Amino acid sequence: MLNQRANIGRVFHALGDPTRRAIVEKLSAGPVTVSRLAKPLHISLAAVVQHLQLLEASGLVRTEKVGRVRTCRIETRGLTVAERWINERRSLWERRLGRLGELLAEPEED
Amino acid sequence: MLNQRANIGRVFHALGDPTRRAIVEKLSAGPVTVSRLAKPLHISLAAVVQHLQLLEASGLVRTEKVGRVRTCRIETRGLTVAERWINERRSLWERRLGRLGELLAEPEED
DNA sequence: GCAATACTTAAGTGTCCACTGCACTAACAA
DNA sequence: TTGTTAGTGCAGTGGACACTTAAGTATTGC
Repeated sequence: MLNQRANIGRVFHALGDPTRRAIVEKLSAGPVTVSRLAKPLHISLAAVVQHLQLLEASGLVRTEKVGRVRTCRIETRGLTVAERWINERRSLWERRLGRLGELLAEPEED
Repeated sequence: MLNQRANIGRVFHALGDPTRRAIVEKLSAGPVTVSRLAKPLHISLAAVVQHLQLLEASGLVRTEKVGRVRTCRIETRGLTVAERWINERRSLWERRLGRLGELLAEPEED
């Protein structure tokens, strides 16, 4: 609940990168360890770790370390933040269309 | 309908920038001209135009020029692309939780 | 203990990208 | 026709960012 607004930028920025989207897509099928995540992506393990830090900071991924193995899974909180922002924009826009009728829409006047 | 997948990256990248989000937020209240959009953002008009080109390419904004004035409005297609991607990830993840039970979830094994 | 595994951290590098200034065109106004 | 408004196109710049290499730590297996 706290400062989701501040996170919207981080969430969208995180999802803007194809490698990070691939990570989220992979994780939506189930939890995966860091090195297993890295295998199909053709970048260094260090790069994957950096992406994961960003994904974790934005609330899209949660990780847990047991022994020397870190396991990653999806965190729906980040997805929810993004979804909510989108729905707010859409509903404001559609409410306006309802009020005026699409064909009559005029630019705003100050 | 065609190649929405190719656009996901552009949509999320577009929404990752705070200035572009501010533009979309403004437009969700109704259509606005380019120079009127630029006024509250403290950047040059040229920069705003560049953002608009990107937003239009990603399907988040539609613009129309009449005389010398270009009017911008929200295009829901881009929002829909983003929303759909998010919902797909979430539903895959939640379906998995349903199958296994959250506490039992194990990392994948090849 | 020794080696292998699974990350982790830091520093460096090249590229992309947001922004600027400036020169330009097109439309409207006086 | 002269000036003003509204936007456009482009080269350049500084900073952010994805990625690398390399050196380090902690855990596990033999």
